[in-house]
Amino acid sequence: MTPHKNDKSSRTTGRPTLNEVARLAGVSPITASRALRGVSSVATELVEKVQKAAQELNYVVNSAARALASAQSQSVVVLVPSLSNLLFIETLEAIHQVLRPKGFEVLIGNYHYSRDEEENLLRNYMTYQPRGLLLTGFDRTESARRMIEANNIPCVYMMDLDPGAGLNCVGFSQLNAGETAAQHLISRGRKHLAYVGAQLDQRTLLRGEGFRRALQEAGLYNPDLELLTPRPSSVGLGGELFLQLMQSQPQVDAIFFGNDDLAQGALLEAMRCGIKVPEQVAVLGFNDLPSSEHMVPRLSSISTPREAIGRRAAEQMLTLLAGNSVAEPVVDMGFELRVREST
Amino acid sequence: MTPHKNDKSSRTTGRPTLNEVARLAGVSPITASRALRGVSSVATELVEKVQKAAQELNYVVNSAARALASAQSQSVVVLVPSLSNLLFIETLEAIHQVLRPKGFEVLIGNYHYSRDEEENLLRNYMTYQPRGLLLTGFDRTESARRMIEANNIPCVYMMDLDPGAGLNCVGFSQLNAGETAAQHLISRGRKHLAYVGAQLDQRTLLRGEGFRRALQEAGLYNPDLELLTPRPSSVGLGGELFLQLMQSQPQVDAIFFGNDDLAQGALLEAMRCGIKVPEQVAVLGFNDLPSSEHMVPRLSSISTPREAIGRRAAEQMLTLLAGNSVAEPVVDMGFELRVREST
DNA sequence: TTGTATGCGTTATCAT
DNA sequence: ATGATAACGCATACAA
Repeated sequence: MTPHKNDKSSRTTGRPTLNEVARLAGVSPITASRALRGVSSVATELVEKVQKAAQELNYVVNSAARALASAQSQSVVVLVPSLSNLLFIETLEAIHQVLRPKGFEVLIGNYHYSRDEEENLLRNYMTYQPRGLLLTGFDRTESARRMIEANNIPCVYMMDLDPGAGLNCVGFSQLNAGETAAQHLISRGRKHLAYVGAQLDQRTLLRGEGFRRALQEAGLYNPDLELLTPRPSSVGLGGELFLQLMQSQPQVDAIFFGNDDLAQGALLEAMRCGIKVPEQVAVLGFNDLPSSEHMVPRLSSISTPREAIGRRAAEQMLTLLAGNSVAEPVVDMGFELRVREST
Repeated sequence: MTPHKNDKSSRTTGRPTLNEVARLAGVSPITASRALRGVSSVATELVEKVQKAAQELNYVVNSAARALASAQSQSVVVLVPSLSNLLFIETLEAIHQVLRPKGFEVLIGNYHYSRDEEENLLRNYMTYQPRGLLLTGFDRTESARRMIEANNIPCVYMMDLDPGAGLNCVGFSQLNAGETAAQHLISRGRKHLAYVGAQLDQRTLLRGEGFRRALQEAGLYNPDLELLTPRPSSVGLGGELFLQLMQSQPQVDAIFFGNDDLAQGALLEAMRCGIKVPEQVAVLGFNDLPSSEHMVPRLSSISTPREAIGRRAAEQMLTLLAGNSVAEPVVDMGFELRVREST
């Protein structure tokens, strides 16, 4: 009828807007908006009309417009140091399962164990005005720390426990885990215990620290039996490091690996070399990846509740987003020693 | 000076806006906008002023406002069937590495091998007006298909090759891969060849199909030697299926597994049972995961170029986003048989 | 090279 | 219960 009213500049996407839905339904745009959002005060009759119109036009909201108008996004940013580690995938999945049903969008960032990359991701994701932040550990740049504070955005820290206080965190004591590893190996009568770690993120270091402390207490600590490398953790690397260690320190009779993939590599390499596990050397892993219990021999490991951590952290986020403060800001999810055949 | 001009309704986030940056820099908002975006026609002197002002105020753009005003987001949606499979992680990483430097945001969706979930993700992500879509394979709901078409949004399909034509796709022939597997095993003199697959997505099925065809041509096909299950692929499952197959069909002398984790599980279980690989039974995997070459015996596998696929698909997306059509719409990245010790 | 006017699609506010 | 008006923060179009 009035084609000139439909003049759209070339910038528009051509997708139907709320206005068009409203017109088709014979209501005002705001009523259409309310109807579609399920806001209470709309006559059921109108709701139906609007829904029909929306369906007919194949209408989908424009998130950008919605976010701008409401000054609120529905996104929660999750930053993890790696995706090649199944560990964090499980955590991410759990977070999704909690947040998605509540209407939140999960934005995933992988910073490859780089503090600078994490800072960049953070800066970038801030432009989306996320509602909340789920971060891994406490080791980050000063800038990153300031950004988080300055934006005053709800934040939950995962995987480790806050040594200070006041931060919402869900995890377990990496230090204790290292101690537990040492105690187990010592209880097996081992005397020459080694720690092998890769990646060298703060949590790996912390586990090594706990391990060392326990050895020192037992009078068994030997600095030559610590093998650390910044290279990314992998099965292949585990085999390499195992060989290197056994050749340079043949007296070693127990090894705690900072990650299961390293331990798995060691098991395979041991088999190739004819080194008996656990007779000659006990092998203990960390994280208890799904495949570990199927190794030959079955790998003893410290099982970490990464799925539960994700779930719980997401739930904390939910209460923070609801404007409440969490009752228990630091929650220790613990870990579990799984003794199998390799120790 | 004029505090009433700063009256903000309670909806605002309180974050500095382009207006405030412009005021501080003593220029108009649009000049500030241009300066920050690096648009050519701004005096370098002003650019500096604006940047200083922005830094001082800790300004970050509001992505929602930008997207709304420009009627364009900078996001590209990538949908994968799984994250627990290292395979897709590597593809995602490659995509990131191509797209991020060009200023694109990568939105990751995991649909857990569920067509319905993929459709939901698609519907949801459409509200973000993404610039492009990177999808996995061709097997999706009719609704999903229509959404993609209706929105007329650049789309690149990964992992498989379009049996029809006209779609931009980067992958390799899953069918050929299955055939190659069979031919290799046959060339080793094996007579009783089995196919074991899990997950049963279209590509797994396609590989089985290719395998079967090759066996039929060689007159070696035996339907009892196909073991398929919809359960998710894992090392543990591989061991189970291996045992089951060897017990019910002891004559089997070669097995092609649809996934390396299954094959790895088989290798471990074989060792436990004292079944000699490859003497009694040859084991061939698929995908060549990083750990496969470290197995005992080292796993023969078909190596798939998932990283290259991601990179290439992202590059195609880039040219599509630039408004050009790609010279080579269907690109076959091939695959490579890696013969090691297990066959 | 810079600025003015205007609009993006939606929702908050306040009336009715 | 519904609607008119304005605003969210930024970028496009066009003018100067």
